[in-house]
Amino acid sequence: MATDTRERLVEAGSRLFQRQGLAGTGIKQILSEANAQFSSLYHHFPGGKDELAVDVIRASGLHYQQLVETVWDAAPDVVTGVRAIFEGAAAVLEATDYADACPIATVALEVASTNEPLRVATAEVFDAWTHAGTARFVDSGVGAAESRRLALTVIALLEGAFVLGRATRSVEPMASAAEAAVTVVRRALDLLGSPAGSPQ
Amino acid sequence: MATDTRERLVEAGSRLFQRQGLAGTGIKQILSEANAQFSSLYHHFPGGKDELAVDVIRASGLHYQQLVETVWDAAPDVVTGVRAIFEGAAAVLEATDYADACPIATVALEVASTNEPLRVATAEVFDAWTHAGTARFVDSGVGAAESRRLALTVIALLEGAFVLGRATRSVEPMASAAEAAVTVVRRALDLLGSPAGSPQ
DNA sequence: CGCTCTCTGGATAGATCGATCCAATCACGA
DNA sequence: TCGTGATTGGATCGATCTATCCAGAGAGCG
Repeated sequence: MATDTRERLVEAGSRLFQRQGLAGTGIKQILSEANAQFSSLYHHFPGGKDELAVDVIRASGLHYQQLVETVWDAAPDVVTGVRAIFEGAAAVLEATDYADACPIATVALEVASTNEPLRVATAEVFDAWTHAGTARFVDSGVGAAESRRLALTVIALLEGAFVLGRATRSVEPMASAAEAAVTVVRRALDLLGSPAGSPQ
Repeated sequence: MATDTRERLVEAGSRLFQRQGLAGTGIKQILSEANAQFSSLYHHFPGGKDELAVDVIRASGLHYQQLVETVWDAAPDVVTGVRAIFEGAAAVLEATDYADACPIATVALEVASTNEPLRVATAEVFDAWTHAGTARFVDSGVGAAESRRLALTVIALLEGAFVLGRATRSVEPMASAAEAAVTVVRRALDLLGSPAGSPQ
């Protein structure tokens, strides 16, 4: 056993923050789910709830990135990889009764205008995702600027579909977002062969 | 003066819920900003905070829809209209120091798995937006199913760009989302002339 | 005027919030 | 074996939360 208490706290916090948000989750509830005590939390996180939240944001953000990269790596090409990400997200949504979507989006919106340290933590996660996505498209031959646009677009589609999907309890938004993501990515790849302006 | 107290409560609630979320906003703060008393709130909304929240979600959702439709109507064509929506959203984001984005997204994520009546209220707003958007694309000659996909895609891009933009304090995600939305919409319109399969 | 219904002023209850305290317990090296 | 620092058990504090209560002010109508 030893000291996995800290891990259990971060784990419980991740689960609860993701589904109920930061303000909607009480410390007592976190302690209960983590089988821990007040003293343990304030020992590992002297800054209290906010310091725990920073760790939760970083940990769950990194964890989700690794999950997505694993899915992406398993695909034979970029377009298939992008599609697999959206399909995986839809599958998780349904499997968890529309509870598990983006691990940090709820908190990100909550703190964006009210808690600067936490806002920065969420921004760093989104930046990391953006850079990782950008690198993938660059590896496929897409230019740097366009790759970054693609990465932001894919992440935005994913986040937006999470919002709509959780609210309406439907994977239809995720399916539409997947189609759009595939269309945009495929178009960028197609344009590599014909660098001239797009035919319109 | 008479009884605009109810309106002031809904107005203050809209502002605060949008920026701080539901759980992050106390009733006292709403009363303070609305210059009202406990008795007034519980007179107009016997169900308390949740009943007020339902009204806030409906009112701000409808208000935002009307705002977007006004912008859309002012554009000469569909593609220009879609672009104008994203540009307007980016302008508001910057003008409000990245505080005012989607009026209900924060609450929607908070309540999606914790408060069924409020979740339904947010779902109805998103459904209304989806139907309105779908109708616009249908009016442009796009098929019903594809129009719905386009509407969901545009809304998802907007919502996702709101999340990324508020967190990173940047309008870059909104700009990328705008490009993607224009690309997808334009492609759907182009395909109207050539009903055969898309060239890939 | 007097009745009634709508609405508000303000105090307060009861619960929960985040946070702190100190003593007890644990692991581990000297 | 002793001691030292890391960790935990559990009570408790003050603040804040949502909600309720009742008396009183105001408008409309007979």
